Amino acid sequence: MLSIGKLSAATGVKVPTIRYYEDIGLLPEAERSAGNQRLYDLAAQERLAFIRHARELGFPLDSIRELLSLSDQPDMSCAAADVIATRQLAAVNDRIIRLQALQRELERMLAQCAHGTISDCMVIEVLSDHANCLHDHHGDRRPLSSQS
Amino acid sequence: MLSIGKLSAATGVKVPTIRYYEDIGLLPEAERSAGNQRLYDLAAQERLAFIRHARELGFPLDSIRELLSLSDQPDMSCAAADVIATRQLAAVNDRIIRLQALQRELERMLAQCAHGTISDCMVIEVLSDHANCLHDHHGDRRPLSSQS
DNA sequence: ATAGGGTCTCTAGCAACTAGAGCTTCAAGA
DNA sequence: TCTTGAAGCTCTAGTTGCTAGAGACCCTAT
Repeated sequence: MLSIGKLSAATGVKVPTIRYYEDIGLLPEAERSAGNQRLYDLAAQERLAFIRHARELGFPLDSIRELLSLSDQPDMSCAAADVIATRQLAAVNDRIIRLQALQRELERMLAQCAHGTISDCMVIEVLSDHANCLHDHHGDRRPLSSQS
Repeated sequence: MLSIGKLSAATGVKVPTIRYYEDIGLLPEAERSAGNQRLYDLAAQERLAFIRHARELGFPLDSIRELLSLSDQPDMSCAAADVIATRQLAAVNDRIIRLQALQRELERMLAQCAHGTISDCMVIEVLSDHANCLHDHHGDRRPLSSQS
């Protein structure tokens, strides 16, 4: 049985994050030692490694929750898992496309800058005046936050 | 003078977001009408458009704060603005690289899936067992959250 | 005069953690 | 065996950039 610190070292997931995962029900409540400290077995370690790996692939915790419940049912069709992974791939692709547009815009902005004073700086200029921008905002009504 | 609703319509920034920007000091406190409603002039509208545009290019609010204070000093060198934009470009490039790695990994995972049952599903398998993964985690000690 | 929209403040919530306070437990050395 | 320092515990609050809701107020048009 591992302490939470050993489990953290073994999986690369930080201690408070492990407790957080337990709080939100992604990990089952851990057994406790006589002194009320959490103890983990191999199954818990594998489950946490699964979570970590999925997080590294960018899956949101809700998708991971679904994947975990699927992995508990080995005889089911894996179509549902495919759907989740495909959805994640689409999200990743979409973010790449949008980031590449930003990349081009930022590069253009920097390339145009004559390194003079603020008053004729293209960086400030492009940000100030939308006409200087190739970026299409007017068909763009997504929440801004989702692009990061 | 514009009401907050008109300003919102003019800039594409939602009303609560405008109030939020005022709260955190990104916009100055607005003038008020006799009935305590916010009123905006053209300068405010331009400042907000600047903010919106920079957000669309992915700049964090703290960078925007710096850029705004720079844009108030037209005679300064624009080197500082360049630094901020370059930093942002680097952040965008970095995210693209990492997302492309995820993209490849997800594609490979899906391509390998034989569409059978969960027990032999490569999606679950890759997530469960790190050995099945091309993804390099062991040099990777960034916080997981920053990859999204 | 009144109905409806827009606006006000304030609080709470989202994802996915992270940091800190103040306490207890455990393991290793003297 | 005692002690000390690391590691663990719970709980709250903070992060980023907003968004949603409650309940009250204002403003314009009919």
